[in-house]
Amino acid sequence: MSVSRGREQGLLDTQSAAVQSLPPGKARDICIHLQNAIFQHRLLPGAKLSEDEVGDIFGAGRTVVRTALQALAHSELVTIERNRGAFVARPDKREANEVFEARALIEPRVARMAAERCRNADARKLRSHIKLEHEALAAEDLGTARSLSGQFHIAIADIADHLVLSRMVRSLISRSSLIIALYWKRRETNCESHSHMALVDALASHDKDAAEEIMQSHMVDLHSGLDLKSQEAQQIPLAQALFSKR
Amino acid sequence: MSVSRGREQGLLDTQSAAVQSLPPGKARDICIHLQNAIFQHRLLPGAKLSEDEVGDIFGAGRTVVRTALQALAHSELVTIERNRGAFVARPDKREANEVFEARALIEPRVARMAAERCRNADARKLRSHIKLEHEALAAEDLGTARSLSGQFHIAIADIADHLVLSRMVRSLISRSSLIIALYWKRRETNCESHSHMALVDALASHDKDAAEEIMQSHMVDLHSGLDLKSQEAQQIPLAQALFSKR
DNA sequence: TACTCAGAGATTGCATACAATTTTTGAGTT
DNA sequence: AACTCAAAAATTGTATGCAATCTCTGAGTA
Repeated sequence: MSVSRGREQGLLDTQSAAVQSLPPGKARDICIHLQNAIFQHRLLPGAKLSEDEVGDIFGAGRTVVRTALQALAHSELVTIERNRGAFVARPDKREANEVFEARALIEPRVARMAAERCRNADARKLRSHIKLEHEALAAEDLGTARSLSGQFHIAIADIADHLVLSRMVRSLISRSSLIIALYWKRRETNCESHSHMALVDALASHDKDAAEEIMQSHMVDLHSGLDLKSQEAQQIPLAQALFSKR
Repeated sequence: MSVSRGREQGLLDTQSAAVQSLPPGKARDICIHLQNAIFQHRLLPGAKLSEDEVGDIFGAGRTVVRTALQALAHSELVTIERNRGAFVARPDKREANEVFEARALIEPRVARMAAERCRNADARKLRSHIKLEHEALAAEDLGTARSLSGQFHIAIADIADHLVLSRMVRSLISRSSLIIALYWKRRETNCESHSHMALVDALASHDKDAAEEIMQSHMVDLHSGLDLKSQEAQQIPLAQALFSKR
């Protein structure tokens, strides 16, 4: 069974992380699809990504699949074990903490830069982004909602217009998606969008200090939304949602 | 002609960047060799890395070489152009600025963390590292000296013991190496080691504020050591030093 | 029943062959 | 000499086959 090429689900095609260093082509497509599936928690941490299986699904040879998996491995969304294959990564608690520490360092600064550069059109896009997020939530499409919530942060990084930091943010957001799948504690996701709204207001009015400050506390909020006490990461049944064999 | 495996030139085998996501094996070896060559400016920005040529040198097939090149591409040390091949990356001036801006954001924080955790053995290692740097400089081995100067920063990140930030620092240092090859202005490299010494003192005495402060101004120094005024990056003759055909 | 271990099966590691694309060469034209 | 363009050479893109390694199965033993 093969999958059509082109953007999977319209939304915002905010390309994230691994994809960037890949030349356009099948490998890139596969990478994007897998990433989206991970973003939306259709592929959960620990899921096996067999070369043959992925190849069959996308109608590509193992060489191309391998390229895609290696790219994902490099952005730490996937773990490759020698002679055992590729798996969706399962960040441990230490990594979870570190990723959010790094975000707390980088994203407030990025928010400040975005506040400097934010144009009206940018603010408008962010607001419509939040609206999409609300709609997905209303439609009980948790996967899409979470994905959009992450992409909001990427959108801000894009406004900041700093390629290097933006890339780092993308990478951290991707990994956060895995961390949330494993360690998220609260059920109410919507509380987030309040800080998102406040953030857009600060950006739109070019209030750099406020933007930095709000992002900072938003990061603290997210970090504290994780359950990093429990001794072990919960073992997740590796449901394969979209990417089942046939 | 094939090259023996194992660590190339003893020194500190501070693995950097792309290598980390690669399982041990030939691909990893090739990656390390190429990285070292880039670090030491034996391979200069723009140099062509032909799959066949690299494969012959290391006695490996193109598949493995390809894996290594893709890993390097992902850490932005190498650029892969479709149907044209791999080249050592040539960061433009914007990227150069951004990399040093990112370093100025991240490394002072890392230095602070290192100051918290620094043990006597760590400080001792750093000092002997500086000594090696001096010796290389005395022996007029510019390549090794520059490489060591970068690895000093990586060593500090390792002391900070923060996997995520450490990885970012590695990546930024690698890219800095290319940037320095293209845009370095001053001839006197030794001025650096003064701040390095001061930094070790601050770390050894657990003076977090001082460590952060010194690193901050060190970053400013380095950034201002670049010539980012000139209209174009100087075109470098792609000398291939070690990796010549035969 | 529980355990051990060898053999079958499945999966990845790597090299290589062929196809697609780019680059180079050089004969012909102005 | 400079330019054009087509054919040859070189290089990468991709699939596939064989070897290496791991995993699973089940017969044999205690």
